Amino acid sequence: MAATTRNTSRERLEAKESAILDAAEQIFCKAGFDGAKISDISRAASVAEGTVYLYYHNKQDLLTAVVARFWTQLTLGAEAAIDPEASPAEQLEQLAGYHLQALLDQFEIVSLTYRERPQQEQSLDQVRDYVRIFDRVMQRGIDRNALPKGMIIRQLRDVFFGTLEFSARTLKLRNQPYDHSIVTNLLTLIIERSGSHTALSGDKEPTNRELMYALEAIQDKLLK
Amino acid sequence: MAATTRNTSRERLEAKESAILDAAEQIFCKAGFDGAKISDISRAASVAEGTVYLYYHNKQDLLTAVVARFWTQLTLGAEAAIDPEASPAEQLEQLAGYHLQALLDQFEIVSLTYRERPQQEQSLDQVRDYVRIFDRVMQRGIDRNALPKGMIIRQLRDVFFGTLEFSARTLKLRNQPYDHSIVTNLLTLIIERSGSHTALSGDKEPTNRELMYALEAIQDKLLK
DNA sequence: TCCGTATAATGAATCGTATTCATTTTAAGT
DNA sequence: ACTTAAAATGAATACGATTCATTATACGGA
Repeated sequence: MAATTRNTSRERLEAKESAILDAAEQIFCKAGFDGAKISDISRAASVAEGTVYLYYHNKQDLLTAVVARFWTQLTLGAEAAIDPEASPAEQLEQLAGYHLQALLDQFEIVSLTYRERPQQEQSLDQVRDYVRIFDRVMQRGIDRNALPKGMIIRQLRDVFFGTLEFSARTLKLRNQPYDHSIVTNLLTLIIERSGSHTALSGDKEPTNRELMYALEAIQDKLLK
Repeated sequence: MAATTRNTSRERLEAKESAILDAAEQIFCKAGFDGAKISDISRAASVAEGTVYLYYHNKQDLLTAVVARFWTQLTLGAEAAIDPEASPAEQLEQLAGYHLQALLDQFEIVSLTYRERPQQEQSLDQVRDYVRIFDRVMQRGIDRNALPKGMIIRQLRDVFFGTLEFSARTLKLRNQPYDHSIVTNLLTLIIERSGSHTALSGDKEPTNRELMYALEAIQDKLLK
């Protein structure tokens, strides 16, 4: 049966491709990009050196594939970690906790992400998909709680991921374990901010009117 | 005269070393680490290839030197950008603005910083010195305004630099220019959170922004 | 079951570039 | 001017990514 045959053949190819990817991930993480030799990777994957090039154009391509797969899996994990019933704040905390833990657990492969695509070129699609999870959670929060302008999400995204990544780097540097206070403190910053005020959204001095709004916000809170 | 002679000789060496560094910086930034050939760098510096190795152990070492010099200069520039008379909040804003601008202007060389020292090894001394500027400014703010615990500075440092770096990356990706609202919004997050601060203990009349901060601090307190 | 062919795999040969090192050049001290 | 140590040179070497001529595999048809 042609279909079955073709399918079996494809499966064999995919198994080999995935063996190469697994080997590459392992060696890249152990030795870094420059330290990883194609000969090491091919040996770990039980194929000849040349075979690697039947599946990936070159070493850089192989790294890209490893990194892409990582972020795809991370996206799945993050979606699983977020309780759809939870409040926006809780979801954000779940995402932050998951992300920080992942950064710590897989620090090497995250670092390799930056080796990928030397510079200005657009970032990996898989990374963009991952980041969209944050956007969705925030958007849901905004829809529910009428948070301020849309532009703010973009900026908060950088606060969120930038802080978590630098925090993870710091923890690694000091050989410290996961610290949940990082997550809660970050959440406090983001949520307090997005909640109360329109304020300070621009590069200008706050106007008297904005100050008035701030006072009214306090008034509102006190009345509750 | 032996002293003069020796001095002149050293000067010659230092001039050559700095020519090599300049050339390396230029080529690394243009071509990236992997794309930069020692032969390109030596040609740009008007020396033979072998000469580079009289000054730097290897290519990686050369990158380290380039990056180290960059952060040293950045530290000097940041210190110059901060007005010692200004309020802590203003100083923080000056530092953030300076940092964001530098990240945008010298994006490539900042990226190269991460090529340096593959992973867990301790980060560049020069980077640590740079980061201490933030610590000093914050500490001064705390001393003046009795901000909360000390541990918070460490975490805020990651918020500060992480956010700015990710924001810069985002701007670069979208080909957008410097955006001061990133700085002001970040400052709002950090200052509100770090605490009570009447902040008005400065030498000058409070600005509207400082009044805003004070109001929001009151708001935070009332909410607890 | 066996053959012919297309597909996949192999690993030795090639190529490019970082690094070394035997040789040459420079310049300080006499 | 001469000697000698310090600097500089660039051709030779080493190493690892990539290629490619050759070999092995497996599928479809007889």
